[in-house]
Amino acid sequence: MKTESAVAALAALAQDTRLAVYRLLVQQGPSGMAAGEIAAAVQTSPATLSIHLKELSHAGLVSSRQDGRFVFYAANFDAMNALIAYLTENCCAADCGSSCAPAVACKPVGAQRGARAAGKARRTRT
Amino acid sequence: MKTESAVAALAALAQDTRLAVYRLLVQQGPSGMAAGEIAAAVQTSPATLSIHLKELSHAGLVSSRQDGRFVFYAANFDAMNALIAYLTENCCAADCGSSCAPAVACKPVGAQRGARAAGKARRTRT
DNA sequence: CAAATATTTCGATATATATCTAACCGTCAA
DNA sequence: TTGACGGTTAGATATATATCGAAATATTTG
Repeated sequence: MKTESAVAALAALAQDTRLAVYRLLVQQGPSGMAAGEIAAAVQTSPATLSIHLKELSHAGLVSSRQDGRFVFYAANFDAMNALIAYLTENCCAADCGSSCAPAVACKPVGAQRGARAAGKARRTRT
Repeated sequence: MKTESAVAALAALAQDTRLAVYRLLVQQGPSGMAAGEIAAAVQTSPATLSIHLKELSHAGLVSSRQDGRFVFYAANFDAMNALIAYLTENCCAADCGSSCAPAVACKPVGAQRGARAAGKARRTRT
C-alpha cells in the first residue's frame, strides 16, 4: 500500500459522519445498505452524505452497487486490512527484544464476494 | 473507545508527515526516538514536527518521555489496538451468513516497557 | 551566570474541507 | 409521456489546518 492511499483512507475515516457511516457499513456486512437508509441512520442530508460516500468510495473503503433506483454501499474489508497492515508494518523492527503479533482485522469469513460487482448495473442512458 | 477519540486518532494519522512519524515510531518500538532524530528522518523543520508530535500525542497515539535535553517519543500500541477494534466493532453483525475474525494488531509481545531500551537510542548528532 | 543545544510556542498566510440550498440526472409506475 | 422518488452535483461560505520564520523555554556545559 502506498502512503498516498493510506492517507486518503485515514482522512476519509477522520470525520464524524464518515466514520459513523463506515462503522455502520462494517456492521452491515457485504450486503450493504442503500444511500437513503444510511442518511437516515446517521442523520445527515442526502447531499452531504453523497459527498461523504464519494470520499469513502474514492479512498477505496466502500464499494457501491446500483439496484433499481437505489444505490447500495458496502464496506470493502480488504482495504481496511491493507490499511492496518500498513500502519503496523515492521512493528518494533528496531527493538531486538520484541516480537510482534501479526495484524489481522475484521474479515467476513466465506463472504459472498460477488456482491462487489458494482459496475454491472443496468445500462444507463435510454 | 469514544467516537471523538477515534476521529482524533484517525485525523492525526491522516497527514503525510504524521503518518511517516507514526510508522517510524511503530518500527522503533517501545524505546522510541528523540524529536530531533525524528525531524531528520522525516525531513521536516523542528517547529513543524513539534506541532505534529503534539497532535499525535494529544490523540493518544504516541507517548513522550524527557531524557536530559532530549524528548523521546514512542508509539502507543494500546491506542492503535483500540482504534482497530473500534473500526471493526460488530463486523457483519447484520449479515447472518458471515462470521468475522477477531481484530488483532501489532503488539510488542512481552514488551519491556520501562526497561533499559531507552539508553541505546541515545545518540546525539552535533 | 552565560553560552550552547533541543524542543516548543507564536504570529501570519495559504490551502483544504464540511455543510447548506438549489438544481440536475436516473429509475420506476401510471 | 408525466410525475414522483432516490441520489448526485454545483456554488457559496465558514472553519480548520499545514507550513514557515522568529522568539521563547528548558536542560546541560563552561
